[in-house]
Amino acid sequence: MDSQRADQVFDSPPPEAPTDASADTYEARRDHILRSATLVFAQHGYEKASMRAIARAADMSLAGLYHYFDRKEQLLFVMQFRVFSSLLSNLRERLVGVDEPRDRLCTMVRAHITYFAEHMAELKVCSHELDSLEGETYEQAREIRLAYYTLTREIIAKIVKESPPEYPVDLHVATMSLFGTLNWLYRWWNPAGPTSPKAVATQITNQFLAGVSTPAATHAQ
Amino acid sequence: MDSQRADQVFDSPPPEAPTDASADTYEARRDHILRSATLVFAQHGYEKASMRAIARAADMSLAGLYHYFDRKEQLLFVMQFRVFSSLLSNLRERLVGVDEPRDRLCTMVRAHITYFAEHMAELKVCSHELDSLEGETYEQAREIRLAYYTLTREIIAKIVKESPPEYPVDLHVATMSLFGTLNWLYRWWNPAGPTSPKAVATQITNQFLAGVSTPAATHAQ
DNA sequence: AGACTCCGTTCGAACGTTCGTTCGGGGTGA
DNA sequence: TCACCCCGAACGAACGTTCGAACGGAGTCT
Repeated sequence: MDSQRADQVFDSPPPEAPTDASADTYEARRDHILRSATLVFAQHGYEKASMRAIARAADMSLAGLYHYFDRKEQLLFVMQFRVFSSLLSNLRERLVGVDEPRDRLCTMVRAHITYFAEHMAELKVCSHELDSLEGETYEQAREIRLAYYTLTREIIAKIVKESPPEYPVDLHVATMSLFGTLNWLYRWWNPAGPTSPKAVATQITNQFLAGVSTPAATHAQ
Repeated sequence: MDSQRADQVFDSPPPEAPTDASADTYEARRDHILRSATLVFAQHGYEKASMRAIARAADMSLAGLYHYFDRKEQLLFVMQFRVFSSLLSNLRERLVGVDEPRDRLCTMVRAHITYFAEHMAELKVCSHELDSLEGETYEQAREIRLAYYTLTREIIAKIVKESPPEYPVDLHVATMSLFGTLNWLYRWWNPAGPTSPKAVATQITNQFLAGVSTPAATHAQ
């Protein structure tokens, strides 16, 4: 149905036979366009961002843009796919060798926030334009997000199992609460501002683990 | 500069002299349009929602729509202004007579989630289209949101002051974390689904107060 | 009572603009 | 010569908004 598939996201020049030089410049140009598009998406939103504005930001002509990306949707899809993929692989890397559940949560939050600090525009677009993709492309982006969610949920599950709090915990609610906090960051937090990435990550981890109040302050029903 | 002012949000028929009957039908028609517009905004997003689609949803002609609202932006503005206003006044009402800080937080979370459950489309649009307004209208919507934020922050401040946790708490980070959790609800929670509004509110409150882990589990640094 | 005028309401049709996308051709290095 | 790269110009569609006319009930005058 749709010619857009995941294995085409990182793929080589259009037909085959990637000459070393052409592959370099072709991929580099694609990256450049993608970066420009991300900035425009982040500033105006996907729908309001025009291909003309993206071409302008990438310093090329409108028609030239279509040599690298078939449709506007492809710009958003490839960007989201890359970001979610590297977010996930980055998290998996960092979790290697970390066994204590609370350490794993701390690692997850820190990894996410560090990545956010380094790719603000990307994560803003990924948080805000989750529903701008449709059909096949939406499903593919969703799959990776699901893997990221599942990994996080398992971390939380171990924490709750090993040292359960004094009230019942629904794991889905708990996981989505954490993601809500993390995905809302783009609206108010500036990594270059007074609160450092480390400080935000530490506080969010502590809040999620221990709450903002003194221990044993569960609120009944 | 802009003829749109807050005191015109709830105002009477166009010129003056609101005949009882005409005022009724005029305001009722405005409300009807606003409800239809909210549904279309919620489904497609503000930018992608066309005035034609809104007119269709409101069961009237495109030109007829413009008799009640001058511009598309006004639909979003009036909607947001009303929602934020009633969200705030509703919260203030419910807080009357509730003195214990933790009870006040519980009341706040429950009030927000109850309101959400009853006005899903509205709160989805209010959460997702915060930046779709510009200039004067944006500032006015922002003012009410600020009041809502400040009220919530003061509640949290009292909790932290009376029974501080074992790690330092930045109030802005704490407040925005909670709002992140609440404003992200529209992406995953269905009030009519298996998790009741009360259950979600209780767990979010407990998580925020006591964390998901057993007491005394603060994560250092 | 009847004719006339007003005014709030409604709408079909159109305005000008901008959108995503395509076409055809020119430039360039191998 | 042959791909690949690039672009000015244009396409048709959809957008937000406006225009002018028609409808209908309430008030006014004769």
